[in-house]
Amino acid sequence: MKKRQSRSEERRHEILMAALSCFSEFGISGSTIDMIKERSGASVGSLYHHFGNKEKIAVALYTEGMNDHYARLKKALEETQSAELGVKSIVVTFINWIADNPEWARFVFYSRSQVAQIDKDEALKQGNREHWGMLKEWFSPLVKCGAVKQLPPECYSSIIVGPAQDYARRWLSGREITDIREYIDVFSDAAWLALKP
Amino acid sequence: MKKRQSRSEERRHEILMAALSCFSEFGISGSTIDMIKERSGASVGSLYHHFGNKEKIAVALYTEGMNDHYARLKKALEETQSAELGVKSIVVTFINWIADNPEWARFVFYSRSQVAQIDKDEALKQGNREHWGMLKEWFSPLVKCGAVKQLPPECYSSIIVGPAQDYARRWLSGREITDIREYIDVFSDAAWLALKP
Amino acid sequence: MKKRQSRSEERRHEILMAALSCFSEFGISGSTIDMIKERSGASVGSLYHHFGNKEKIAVALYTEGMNDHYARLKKALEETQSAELGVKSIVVTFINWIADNPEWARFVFYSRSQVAQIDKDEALKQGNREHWGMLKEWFSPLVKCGAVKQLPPECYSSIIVGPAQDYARRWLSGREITDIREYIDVFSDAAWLALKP
Amino acid sequence: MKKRQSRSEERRHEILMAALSCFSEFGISGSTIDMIKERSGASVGSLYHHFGNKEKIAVALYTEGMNDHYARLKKALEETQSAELGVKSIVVTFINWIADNPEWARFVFYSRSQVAQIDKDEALKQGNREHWGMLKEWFSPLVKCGAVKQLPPECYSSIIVGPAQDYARRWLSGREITDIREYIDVFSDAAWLALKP
DNA sequence: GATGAATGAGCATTCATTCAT
DNA sequence: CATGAATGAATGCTCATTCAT
Repeated sequence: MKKRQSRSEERRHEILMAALSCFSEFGISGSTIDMIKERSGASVGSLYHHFGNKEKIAVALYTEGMNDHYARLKKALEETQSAELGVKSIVVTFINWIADNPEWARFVFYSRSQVAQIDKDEALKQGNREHWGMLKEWFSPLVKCGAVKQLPPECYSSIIVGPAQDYARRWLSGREITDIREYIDVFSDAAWLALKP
Repeated sequence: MKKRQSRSEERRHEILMAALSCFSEFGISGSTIDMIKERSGASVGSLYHHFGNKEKIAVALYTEGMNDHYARLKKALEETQSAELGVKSIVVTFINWIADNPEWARFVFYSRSQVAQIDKDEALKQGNREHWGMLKEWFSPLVKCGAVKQLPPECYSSIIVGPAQDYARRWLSGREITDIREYIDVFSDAAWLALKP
Repeated sequence: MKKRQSRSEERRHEILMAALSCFSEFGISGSTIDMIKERSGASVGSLYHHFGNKEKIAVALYTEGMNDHYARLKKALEETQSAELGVKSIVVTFINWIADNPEWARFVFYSRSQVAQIDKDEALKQGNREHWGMLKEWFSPLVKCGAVKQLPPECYSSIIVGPAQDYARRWLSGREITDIREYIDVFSDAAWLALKP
Repeated sequence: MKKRQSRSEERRHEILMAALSCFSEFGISGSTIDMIKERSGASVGSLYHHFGNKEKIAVALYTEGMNDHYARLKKALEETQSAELGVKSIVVTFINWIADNPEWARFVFYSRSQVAQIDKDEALKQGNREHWGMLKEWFSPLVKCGAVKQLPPECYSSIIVGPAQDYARRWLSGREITDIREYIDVFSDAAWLALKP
């Protein structure tokens, strides 16, 4: 019984990984079903049986990737009280996730807009909302009590992860060679300097 | 005499603008020659007569867009001496360019990697090198004399424009509605706070 | 079981025959995929599924046609001992093949150079080599023992089939109306007269 | 006055030679106006001014090439009386013309059918008729008086030039390397052996 | 005569998706 | 569940030809 299930699960996972590798390398529209078929070893029919169409593979991939990141972040923040450590923790978690999942990160960075267009008001936004809700919940008390500089709410995330994200994009595309992890302190310091009261 | 020239130039420009509007809206691979044809009023043959193929239109567009931004930045920095004003000036110029040329900015943000892949070691890198050379020339004396915090060189640009870029991406994609110009101070202050000694 | 196979084989064959008819009538570059599609009843996608591209259809066709001719010739020569009968047999086989497969012959005559250019050092040359090897094996003993006039080796085939081929080209293109089979004796006699010691 | 004329004539000739080089290398339909433009140094408009369209360039080229060959042959036959020398002379002239004008020969061999299709009942056939008429006039008395073997009239030319033509095709396409002139005797002897009474 | 920008029908090819086996 | 042949709309691009300057 378990075997049957796992066979199917295996297939699904193989396809997902193959798709990630393609999407990360060529983007969604630059990847063809045939390429995913080739890299996964599954048949065309199997791809469609499991996911319905190419876009849905992308959405599944995106969701899974973001959920992982969200989960890491949630865990990190739950263990943190001080504003400084919290802000830095966001940067650190962000950078570590990227370094641990470069293909996923490349996919998320470069294909976000397409996935968003596909998903139009569905699961994606849901996850997103939860994520931002969680962040807000963590942040607003600190802002109120003056532990973090008061700024327009929609600017915080940009200031915190913007620098690391900019470097990550360059690094993931090969334009920078130094591993982003070497700059964890640089970018988390920068974030905190910009936000400390 | 001028007329002959300008007829041809006009066409070229019409095509370029039509392509920009398409690329900005649908990305390079999402835009079809037919769409550009329709929006420009030129014939297919004319498109190919002037640019050779779709990719070359993208490269021409990218180059022109970046050159404009580079030129603005150069001018801004030439008029600035103090480190603080200089750093803030970079952010301000960046934000103003984006707000003045949202289509161009969207295109540059979302299609950079594709254009880079097309252009492989050509004109693009050339312009890029000049740009970074100019920035370095402006920056290094300030770092040396302690007017700006000492950091790994490849991190400066990320720290300076990263936050604004992150917000710009969201704004340009419609996920944020507040005009980025309203946050010019927020982002330029953040940049300076992170870099001041 | 057989049905599945044959469905696919059938399609392949239909396409091949349709392509032959087109290529023979308009040449390779003069035939469009659409024409082949129309004549074969297959869809565009099916054409590409089975052959990859137009050129490969041509190569497949050429190979098949030549193999048939080679096979006939081999069989004919195996049944022959005398030099005279052998030489004449080559001409006879050549003419009969042409008359039995006029479309194939027209295609082979008129598109050989293009197919050769496509196939560049592949399967084609292989078949060719085998063919000439077989002919040589059959011929050289006869030359050595004086049963056939001694000539530069690369001239034999021209002398044997040249006349028939020249007539065949005219006949196949409609410039001659008398069926080439009526001249079987004329051309096989001519070949032998030119080669007998 | 002469200069003006010759400028124009020069252009015409440059175009013709460029077209010959293209047609000989890629065939008529494989050659584009742009290629001819490039090789000739003329502008597109100039090409059309002088020839009207691509096909007419081909016809002009074909006619000129054949006329040269016809003229040579006529001259050669006029100087010959004996049947044997005449037959051999045809082969010799044929081979020499090919060796002297390989591009022209390649063009004539490979593009004859296309040119014929273009020219439909025009100049081409006219020249052809004259040519065959001349040959007939020279030949029929010899056949009648028994100096040449009696054969179906439409077979003579095939028997005479067929072998040389077959070798020439292979040589011109690079499949044979030995210069065809080295086999002048082989092929003219073969022709005579096949035709002597 | 010369030039080259403009035109648009035509073409090969790709690719997501369906569906019978 | 798996397979892969079949489908056909969509797309980038070519190229002969025209014509205003």
